[in-house]
Amino acid sequence: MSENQSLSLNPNVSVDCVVFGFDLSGLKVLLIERENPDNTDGKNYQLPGDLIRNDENLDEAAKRILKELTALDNLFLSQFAAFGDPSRVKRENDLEWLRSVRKDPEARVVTVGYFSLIKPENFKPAANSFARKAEWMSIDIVPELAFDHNLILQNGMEALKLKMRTEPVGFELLPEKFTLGQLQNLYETVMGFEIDKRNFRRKITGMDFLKALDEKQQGVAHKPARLYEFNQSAYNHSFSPMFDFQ
Amino acid sequence: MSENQSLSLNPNVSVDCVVFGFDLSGLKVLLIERENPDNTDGKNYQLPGDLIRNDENLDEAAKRILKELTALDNLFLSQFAAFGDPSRVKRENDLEWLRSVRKDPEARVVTVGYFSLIKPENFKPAANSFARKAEWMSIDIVPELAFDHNLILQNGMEALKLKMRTEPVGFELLPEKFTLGQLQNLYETVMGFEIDKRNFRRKITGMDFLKALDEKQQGVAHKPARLYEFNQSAYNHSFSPMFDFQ
DNA sequence: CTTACTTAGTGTCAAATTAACACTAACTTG
DNA sequence: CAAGTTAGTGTTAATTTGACACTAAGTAAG
Repeated sequence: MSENQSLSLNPNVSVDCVVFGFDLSGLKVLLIERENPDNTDGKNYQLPGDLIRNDENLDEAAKRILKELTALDNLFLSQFAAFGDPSRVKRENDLEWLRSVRKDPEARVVTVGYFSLIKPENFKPAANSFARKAEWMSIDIVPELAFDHNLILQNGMEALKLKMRTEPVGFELLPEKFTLGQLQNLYETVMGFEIDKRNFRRKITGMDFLKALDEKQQGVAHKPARLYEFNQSAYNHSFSPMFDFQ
Repeated sequence: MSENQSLSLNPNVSVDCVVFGFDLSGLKVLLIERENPDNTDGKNYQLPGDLIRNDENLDEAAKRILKELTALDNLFLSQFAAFGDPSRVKRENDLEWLRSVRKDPEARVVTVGYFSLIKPENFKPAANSFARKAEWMSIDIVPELAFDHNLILQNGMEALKLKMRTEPVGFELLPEKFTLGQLQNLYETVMGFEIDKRNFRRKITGMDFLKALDEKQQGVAHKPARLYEFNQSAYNHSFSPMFDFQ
């Protein structure tokens, strides 16, 4: 292959989003049921994603994808990696939109991974007619996904862990008002280890961005917990690893 | 613009490398003198980079770019971000290789940023006929670069800081055998603050991957320091923020 | 050869942070 | 009203951190 040939095909560029959610049953990721499954036994999933448009940058593409899927704006969004193995194309080829819009059926697809955080209370796929194909899947039972999306998901998960260690982003996954139990549960789930309750509370309540409310949980079959809020404006963005238990 | 039109042009995809070096005079970055400067007064620089080839993945493209430039293999390399503002193209357009090989003069350029670490002793631009256009530039006197390369450089710098906080990669910037003074100097330079000498030594020598040699510095006009080596195999890769002075 | 200069190398203590640990309180359900 | 469940709370020992100043070993300049 001549040098000119090896350069002559411009790749497709897409954005794929790892959308995390968290509720009573744990950490979830938003998957899309595919139309043209490789195997006909059982469902076939992929991460939400799309080609970028000519007039948008990468962040805008990610926002558009999320908006089209969830109708939500202003979601937490963070780019974490680009994936460009030449063999990605062989599988990405069979995407409906790819087949229909691309000029060059041989061109590969380079994709940029973003992760996003949603309060599941704000997005229920079944309730949105335009999002019928979307589904919250527990992170620990994610099946084999299309393309290299398992790899992208894994990288997104690592990126989330790292982020949660250094910035108070966990609040994006919780309801506006939450209990310290829920917050601890979230950290334990994402980090993958248990945290001493009293040590956790001492540390987290010492941070200025956590605001205690004069309000309690309702309708639970045990002592109701006090509710807290995230106080964005009190967070000063100085870098210092936030959580280093263990 | 119809949806089809806005998707019809595939972007160019390139890789740009922020190559760091460190010596007595501080932290350096490797810049390339451009052939077609925008302004004719003074030199004009850019980061080393190139379009990816059809048969290589992103890491391979970065390795190729570095190999072609420095003739060095096995350099430390880490992807840190993708940049895809649509307006990048307007300036990237005038790159010689872009003009010559691309199909579509309107297509934008999406680029993936990598940073790399070199021991400057291993690469002296002036000595390599094929690298005459390369130049080590002190990080704090980097001029305005072509395209959005100042932004990419800045992001690369942040990525290096973060990496050095969590993994022992600084050794990639020092000679095989180095003194604790050099090591501390490197950390202070990259992190941007001073570190107490005794506290630094206590912490760093407590780490298993640092191996004291029975050898001393030679030819310095002061008490010669003991030399140390990085012991790759002793490093266990467990995540725990390595340096959190301040 | 003596002095000046430069960087290497070393220890202690107080303060802050972390880890480990167990019981009572408040609510719902049966 | 008993059982079940999660909330909420404090102390202590161990570890880590931050602050701090002097002597040692070499070269260079006079």
